[in-house]
Amino acid sequence: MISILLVDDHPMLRQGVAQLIELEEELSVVGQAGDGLEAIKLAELLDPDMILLDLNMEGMGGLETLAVMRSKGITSSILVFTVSDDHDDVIGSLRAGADGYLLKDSEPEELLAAIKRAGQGQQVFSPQLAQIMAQALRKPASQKVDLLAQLTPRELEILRLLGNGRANKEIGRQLIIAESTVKVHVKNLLKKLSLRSRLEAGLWAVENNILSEE
Amino acid sequence: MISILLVDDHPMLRQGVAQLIELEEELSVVGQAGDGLEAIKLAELLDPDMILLDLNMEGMGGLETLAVMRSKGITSSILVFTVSDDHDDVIGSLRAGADGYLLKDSEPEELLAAIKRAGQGQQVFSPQLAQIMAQALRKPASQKVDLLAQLTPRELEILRLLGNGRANKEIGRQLIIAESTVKVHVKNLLKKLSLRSRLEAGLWAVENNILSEE
DNA sequence: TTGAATCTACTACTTAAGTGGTAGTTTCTG
DNA sequence: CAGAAACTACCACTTAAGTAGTAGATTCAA
Repeated sequence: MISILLVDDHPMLRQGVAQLIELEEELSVVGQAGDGLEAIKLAELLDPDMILLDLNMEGMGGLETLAVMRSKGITSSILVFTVSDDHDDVIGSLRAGADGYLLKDSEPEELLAAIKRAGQGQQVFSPQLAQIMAQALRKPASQKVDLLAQLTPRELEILRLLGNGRANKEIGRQLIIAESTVKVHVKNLLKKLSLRSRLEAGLWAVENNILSEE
Repeated sequence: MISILLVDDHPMLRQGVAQLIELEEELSVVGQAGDGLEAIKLAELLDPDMILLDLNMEGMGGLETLAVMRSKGITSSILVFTVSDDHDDVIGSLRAGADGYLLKDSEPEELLAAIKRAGQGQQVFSPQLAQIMAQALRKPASQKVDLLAQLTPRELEILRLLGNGRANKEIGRQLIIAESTVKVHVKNLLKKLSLRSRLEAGLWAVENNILSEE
């Protein structure tokens, strides 16, 4: 008997999955959580064999939840179950300690089969993810993270403003520094990111969601 | 008894919702579809009282599906049931003839209540959408469309290239026109869109998905 | 305390962008 | 055919952006 904790902020989907799982004799849902904090609490309390975790949650995101769980020593098998086939989500999940990654548009049979396989200690992945993972193996680290890490806090701040379309003078006013100083930061940031203009920088910022990260 | 057609490309979620609905005596799921074409076929065949329609579908999108249904004379009450609270999706759905708009993170009870109310001919909306709708009433038409329509084909083409981060000289090379001509187009396009720089223009292009359209 | 990193600011340029005006060529429409 | 709209191109500027180098002030870790 495999005990399962469901974590997803859509009550509807939790219900569908739970009912699906309960149809199987060797599987049982022992708890449900609608957000990250609740999930962590229940995981510690129930110590389930498996945790089905959605990534797109309000408040604490799924990736963070996953990382916290592992840091707290939770050893349950954790399967990420989400709609996102985004590269960073897939790779991030694996690095954070996920044992599998399933897409929500899988067929119900696939989900059940995956859970059973994971219950035997195997890693399971939706077949659609094969190419994403293969690609990631070629360049071991996400270049985005590496590049971002090279930026100083000030440069990052200015990069965000570029992503909002700001001119040097405006940035200077906003940060209360001279326009000449802004130019220095822009120049350095362009070099670090191998970009050729503030236009490219602004677009880069948007594409890499620098803006929403606070 | 209200007959319902479920349209969603996630079999899992369809199952959850279907089971939820079947718990109610006066509601019954008479069909399920995983994409737009199938949905239209079933809608014509079954003529259900109500259609629960997801917007984010592969192939033909939900909005398009909705529009086609209405153009085919399908009079079923159509409730959009989706994760997106995007302004354009909400407004677009209403214009296309939706009778309601529910967010997927609603509680199960809310969904059932909404279906019943809609079954009595009322329009139903998730409370979270109130502000979006209020805002839309102030500016009746989506400004994006209007603004875009003012651009000449050449300007639109150059706007796309700005969205790719290109410099004037590069654009000139690519389109085989002089840089001075590119400047003219950029100038005119900035004025038409009320923007102040190519940076703002590039970001605008991305935000309004000018890039992917063709 | 010394060195490294960061933030600040300036000068002095060079290059790119943006503005305003003029004007020739198509192309399409009334 | 006349007029409008689009596309092209250039000149002459002004302003913004980007580059290079120097340098003082903090801060933080070895």
